[in-house]
Amino acid sequence: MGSVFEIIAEPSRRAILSLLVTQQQSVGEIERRLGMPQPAVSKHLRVLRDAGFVESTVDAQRRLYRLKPGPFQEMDAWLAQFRWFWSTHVDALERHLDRMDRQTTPKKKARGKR
Amino acid sequence: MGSVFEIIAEPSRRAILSLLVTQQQSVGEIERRLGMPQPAVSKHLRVLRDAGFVESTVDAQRRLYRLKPGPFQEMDAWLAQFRWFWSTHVDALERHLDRMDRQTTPKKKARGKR
DNA sequence: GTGTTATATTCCTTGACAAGTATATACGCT
DNA sequence: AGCGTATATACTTGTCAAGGAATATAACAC
Repeated sequence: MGSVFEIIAEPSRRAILSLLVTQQQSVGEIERRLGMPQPAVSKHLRVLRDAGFVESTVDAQRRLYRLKPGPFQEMDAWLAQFRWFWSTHVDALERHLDRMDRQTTPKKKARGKR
Repeated sequence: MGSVFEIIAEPSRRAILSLLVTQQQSVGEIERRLGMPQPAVSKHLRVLRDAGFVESTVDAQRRLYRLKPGPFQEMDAWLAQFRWFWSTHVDALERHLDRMDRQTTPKKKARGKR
């Protein structure tokens, strides 16, 4: 739980963050939209809040969560050191990703075991 | 070891990637520069290679590792969905972070107007 | 007050993975 | 051939975090 990278290593947490990108959501909404048990949502939100990814405000019994920009900028800053490198390889990379897309077909189904 | 995000959750692996950003390095060089045991380096490099972060060429008994752009671009693509958000909040964010900095750890002062 | 909804927390279990040690493979040299 | 170097691969062990079930806390309605 140290770095921002360990935080977003969790697929469920990335899903929550992607949900919040459009607008703030209550815990119940996240639970319903992602189809995951409520304690799991609360626990992930706790981690995300402690890491500064989200903040919450109280609305009656609900709590509304929204994004905070800090950690995203931090990740972007780390990625920046590699940006010059991959930008010189874009054309070759495009062909590469094109092939990857054809073989993988990512949709549902979580992975975990090997 | 599914997603690229799980790969870079490891601090040692991020350190290796940062080392390789300037130029290709042998395993021994990485071992020496990061001061970590050789099996650890080899195992991390194995993970990074399987995930497409690096590739290697043989040079006598040495193996030279260098970066590959694919996974970095993939991470950047995921981050992109949040970029609009933090870029619109930069000004407000700066004031916010400025206050946060005053309460917590003094890092840098952006003494501007007002 | 009691009951109901919304969210958070605790406890426990299980699996994954990094670290360490030892060993294996591969190459070059003499 | 044998020896040293360079890197990779088992194998074991400890740790840590995600998942699940139950319970706790809080705010609302009656």
